[in-house]
Amino acid sequence: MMMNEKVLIVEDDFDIQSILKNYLEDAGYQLVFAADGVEGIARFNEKISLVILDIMLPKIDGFGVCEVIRSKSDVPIIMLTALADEKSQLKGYAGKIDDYIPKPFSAKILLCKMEAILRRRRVSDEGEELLYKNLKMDLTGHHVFCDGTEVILTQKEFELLKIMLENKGKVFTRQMLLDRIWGIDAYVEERIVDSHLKNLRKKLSSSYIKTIRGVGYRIDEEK
Amino acid sequence: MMMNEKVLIVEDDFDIQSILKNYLEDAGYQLVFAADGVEGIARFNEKISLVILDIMLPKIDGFGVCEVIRSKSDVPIIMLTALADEKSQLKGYAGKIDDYIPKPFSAKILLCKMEAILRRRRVSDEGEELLYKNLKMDLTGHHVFCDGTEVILTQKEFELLKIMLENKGKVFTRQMLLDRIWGIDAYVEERIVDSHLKNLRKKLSSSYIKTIRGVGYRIDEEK
DNA sequence: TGGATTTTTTAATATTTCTTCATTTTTGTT
DNA sequence: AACAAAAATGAAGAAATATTAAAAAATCCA
Repeated sequence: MMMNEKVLIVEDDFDIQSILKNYLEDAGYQLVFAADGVEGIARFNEKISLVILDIMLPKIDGFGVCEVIRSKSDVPIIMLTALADEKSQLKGYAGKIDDYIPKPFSAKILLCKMEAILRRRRVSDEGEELLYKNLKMDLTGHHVFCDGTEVILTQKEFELLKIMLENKGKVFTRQMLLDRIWGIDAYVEERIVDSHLKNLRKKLSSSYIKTIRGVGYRIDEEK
Repeated sequence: MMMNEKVLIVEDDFDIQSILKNYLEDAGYQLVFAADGVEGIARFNEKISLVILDIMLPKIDGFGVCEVIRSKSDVPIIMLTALADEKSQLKGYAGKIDDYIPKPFSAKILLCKMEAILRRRRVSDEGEELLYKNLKMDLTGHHVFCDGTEVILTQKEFELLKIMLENKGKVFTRQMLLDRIWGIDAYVEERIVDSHLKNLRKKLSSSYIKTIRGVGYRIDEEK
């Protein structure tokens, strides 16, 4: 329902583009790339729900792009700043950008910040609830109800269910789930996902979570 | 006659600070000063009963500060606006701020407006009570009753209970509670929350406050 | 100031959750 | 049907987190 968020990435460094592509696409985002300021402005539209903006850019720099986008939209903007960039420059933008991340940055931290910002935005929009068949997840209160009666989930179980419900119809490989829940630097067995999934299935006493043999897991879209 | 009301003044102009200091302290207010937006946000906490906010501020402008404070509190906010500030800008904040005063302003008028706002608030607070099962919180009188007999809570315990009762059903992480009660610049251990919570639970001799392991604490909605 | 109260820190203990691994079951292929 | 590969299961030890209690520090008040 809320997924398929489109993210505009304005960045000329191909390596960074590529890192973001791998990481953020795994996390379920749709990406739009622009390699310079002019392209960044051109590619921006109403469907973009978040912008990641490098400061050093060809043609028009990040601040310029920020100004233009801000003049027509309140979309969240995260700036990528090299150490060399003047902090003082950034200060003027305290109100205009939502966050900034100094390079070199960890993709995990970027993802965390993105999710925090998008979640905040979402919260103010609507009460955070995920509904699926006889299930109800109350994200604010951290409750899960199955046919109206509460089911107590552990943290991992909760996150597993949340991610899959937020992306119904999408297959998650074990590695993707590990990345998103345990973090990319976690050093654990892949099979641990199976283990938590087993417990989750048992607690929900349902077979909503399908196994895609050789690939991973999926919760089907509610037809 | 009323108790020491704390007023947070976010203003970088030293002259204005000094005028306010003289005038408002004489009127019996306790003042907390912040010279820029970041400091303003940091200094804000549950004990502040009114905020005076300049629009033009270093680091984060008054609107930004307003957003942040509003996101966690209904404290009255009065904006100080220079003539140059766009009136249109203010319009967007019609619901969010309680009043505004154009600069240059007379301290006397400011004081009048403050008292009016605080009086209004007090009236609506009058007899303000939070009820939950066998608990009664009298916010005006700072009393807590459990089955009719008073329980003496410390300040921290009181605020902890108040915030959680005002947001029944919502999980608070330790960090969220620290931010709201201690202020975001507090440098204390997260575990201090556990500690006060333990005492609170003991005094209330109840298990209303649920632990969400790995997340935080919550008081369930009265079904 | 000095004693009392509150707040914070610390550390030991208890509890829950996570992880691993060996075993069983299922699935897909020949 | 038999085999191999993948996934599910169950159980036990390891790790993380929460609860206590008690001591230290800070604050408040007379």
